[in-house]
Order: sequence, then structure tokens, then C-alpha cells
Amino acid sequence: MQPTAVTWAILGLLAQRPMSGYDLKRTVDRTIRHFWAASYGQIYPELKRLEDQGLIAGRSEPTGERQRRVYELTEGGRAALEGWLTSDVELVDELRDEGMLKLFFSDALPEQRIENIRAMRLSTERKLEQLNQLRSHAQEMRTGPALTLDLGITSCQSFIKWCEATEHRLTETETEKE
Amino acid sequence: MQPTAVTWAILGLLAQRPMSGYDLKRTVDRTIRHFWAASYGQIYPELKRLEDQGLIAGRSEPTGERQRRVYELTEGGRAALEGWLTSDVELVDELRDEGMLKLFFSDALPEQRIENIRAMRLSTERKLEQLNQLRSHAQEMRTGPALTLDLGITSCQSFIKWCEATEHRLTETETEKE
DNA sequence: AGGTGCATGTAACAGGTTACATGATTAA
DNA sequence: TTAATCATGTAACCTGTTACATGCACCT
Repeated sequence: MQPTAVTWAILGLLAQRPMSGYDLKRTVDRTIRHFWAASYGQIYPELKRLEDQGLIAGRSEPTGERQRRVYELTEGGRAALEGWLTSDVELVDELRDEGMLKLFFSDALPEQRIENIRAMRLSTERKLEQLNQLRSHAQEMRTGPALTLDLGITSCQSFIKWCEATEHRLTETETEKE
Repeated sequence: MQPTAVTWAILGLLAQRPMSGYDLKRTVDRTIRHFWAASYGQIYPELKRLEDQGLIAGRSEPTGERQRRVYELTEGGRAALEGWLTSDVELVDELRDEGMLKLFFSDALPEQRIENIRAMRLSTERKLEQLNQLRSHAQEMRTGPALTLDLGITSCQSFIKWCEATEHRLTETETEKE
């Protein structure tokens, strides 16, 4: 079984601090899910595999009667993480953006086009707000998490600007026609 | 069977002109695959389903002995496409970006960080070059395809700018330390 | 004669989500 | 006492890719 994205997400997060599967899911949802999501259905089975491979070590840390298994990175796990970090195979980069799809096909219904762009802008504005909120909690500026946040915010802002400019331009064209 | 992304991609492309499955794949790869990819394994079965539902109509147009089935949009298909274009359900927007993942976890190996950003920039520069090449072929500017190209180019440029600025900033910090 | 492109199709696989089952703890 | 949260796990499902099989047409 070769490593997949969720492998690196788990090893990377456990390099920050030991965590349970539940903690991992929560942390993923607050952080990397903006550019790489993960579900319980991936996390729990992967934790078992990684422990079998000796890349992480789990110990039981129950809260009263409630079971809880906390995992930490082993030396082998850290080596694997560093190996990935220094590898230079082509980076996976996939996008599924329904707004772009609608915009692409908007010639089939041109009077709807501005509405499509508006919807993209609004959804990006919501995303930007989330990222800004996350950044207000962050302290230091030169850490990995802070840099990805910053890049995410910059991208959203540039996207929103394009939308505003284009909405404006299209509105003017409409008015000219009258 | 309810519509999926590939449904809209096919209906949208057939609204532009009648095409075979092979044409569709080629067109997808030249255009929307930047924000929504599709494979033969999705296209051919979906064409059958759409014909069964009466949203598209296929006719045989062989080239000599070589079979070829060309599909065109029916009225029902156009209505379905317009329905999607005007619907305002939450837009699907998913990203899988391994470069961002590496940057997020770069605290585990800080001396590698600049290299990670460089790799992201180079891969984005390649993407930008592709988009620019596509735009040089495009004529009109106010069509859906042209707008998505323009937005894609703008996004790449903003991304690259961020990388350059950050690489610069990190290099300076490095030098200060000496 | 052979390589490339046109053309259709699918089986096997990989990756990922959803929904549920189960049960303890904590705060209102 | 009840709702929310903590906590683990998986079966069923859906989506999408890869790789292959098959064969014609066209150019050199």
C-alpha cells in the first residue's frame, strides 16, 4: 500500500503534536480542508495502516470510561514526512469549480452571466471571511500554516477584484445597448 | 439517475455545436479541464444515459467504414442546461493542491520551505503559459470561454506574484541571520 | 509497412463521502 | 434530562481514472 494524500496530512499534523483520530479530523476541518479535505472514512483506516507500518505509534488515553487513542510520530514517520517534503515529483493540483463551469457555458444564456459572476463572488467573499477569521487567531507570521492562510487570502482577494471589475464592465455594456 | 458535473459539461459543449464522444473529450481537455476534468470512462456512459433521457439526440455519421456517432442537444436538453445555469444551489468548489499541503507542513523542515514555494511557482508558471497560449487563439473577448481564460490567467498571475514576494522575503530573513 | 490520429467502449481499480451504529462526557 | 460534543469505526455508495481492447483512416 503506497502513501496517499491522507498519509501526508496525518504525518504532518502529528509532527505538530500527538492527536487522536477525532482530533485529526477537527484539525483538518479547521485548517487544510481549504486545499485538501479528509473524512473519517479515510482517517481511521489510514491510522491503522500507518501504525502497522511503524510510521506512527498509538497509545490508549481514555477520558474516564470513554476510549481514546492518541498517536504520535515515530522516527520512521518523521523520515517519511521529510522524504515527501523534499521529493520533487509533479505536484497534484486539481480543481472542481462549478462557478467557472457555469461562466464558461454562459453564452447559452447571456442575460444570466452577471448573476453567475455575482454568485462566484459572493461564495468567494464567504470563503475570504472564514480565512480572515482564522488569521485573526493566528499569532506568528512566518509559519507554514500562516503562509498558506496568507496565500489563500491573497488569492480570494484577487478573484473578488476580477469579479467586481467584470461585473462593472458587463453592466456598462448593458447600459450602452439601451 | 440525477445529473452530475459531466452532465452539464456535455450539455454545455453540445450547445456550442454537435459533437462525438471523441470530440467532447478533446474539447474538454483543451478547455474546461483546468477547472473541471472528464475522462472517457465518464463521457461515453453519460452520453448513453442522456440520450435515453431525451436530453441529447445521436445520429450515425461514419467516416468511410469508421463508425462515428454525433450528438446534438434536444429542446429538453437545452431546457435542462438553462435550468442549471439559473439554479442557485451552492456551487461545488473543491481544491486538491499538494503544494499548499507541503507549504502548510513546511515547519517540519524549514530549510526546505523556499524550495516548496519555488516548486509551486514554477508549476503555476507552466499553467499560465498554457492559458496564455489558449488565449492567443481566442478571438472575441466577451464570451464565456474567454472570460474563464481571463480569470484563470489573472489568478495565476496573482499566485506567482505572491510566491515571488514571499521567496524574496524569506531569502532576506536568511541573509540577516548570517 | 508503420506510425499517428480518429473513434468507441468498458472492466478494474483507486479515492473519497455519507450515513449510520455505538456509547461516554459535559454543559445548559 | 436532554442536547451537544467527544470518540471510534465501517459498510455502502458514488465518482472518477487508468489501462486496455478493438479497429479504421490518413500520411509518409
